[in-house]
Amino acid sequence: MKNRIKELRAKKDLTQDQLAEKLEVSRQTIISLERERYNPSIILAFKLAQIFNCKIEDIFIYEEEK
Amino acid sequence: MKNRIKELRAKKDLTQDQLAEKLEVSRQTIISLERERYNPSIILAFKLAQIFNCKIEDIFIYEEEK
DNA sequence: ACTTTAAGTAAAGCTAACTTTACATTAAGT
DNA sequence: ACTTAATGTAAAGTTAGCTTTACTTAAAGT
Repeated sequence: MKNRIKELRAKKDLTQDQLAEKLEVSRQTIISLERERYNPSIILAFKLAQIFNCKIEDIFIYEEEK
Repeated sequence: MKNRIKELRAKKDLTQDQLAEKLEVSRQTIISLERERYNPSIILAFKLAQIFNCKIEDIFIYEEEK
């Protein structure tokens, strides 16, 4: 699943480390998400939407890929 | 995390079994989700939103609970 | 009474999400 | 040249989402 995390994070001028702290996850998790190595839990998705002040659908692009 | 799956499923007049098939998951998964025993993956959340024709935020209520 | 359908529990197993640690690379500052 | 900050890789470990199988319960139909 594609996502705009890197882009949105840059817009907020946050480092991966800072974003990780806000989300209460490890930096590795941010890296892996941005690199689209795996999909987030729905809880992480909600937290991201909260931080970026938008909808989950604005961050993640679901394309039926499974 | 709270959700309205049972309610929305009833509105669509689907059994747990039928919903499970549409989502390509097991019936156990539907039961566990409706009973709020665990949170879905973001992919399942997207699929549910697709089937119920609404936003993820209309199905799941995020309350900061962790 | 018997059968069927829908919803439920329980428990063992698999896999993907997430953590932790350690090390590498590149760019910028001094 | 050296240091620091930010991003990245790799690999081993834990946990939570999901599967599978087997059995239970309650309601509805015949």
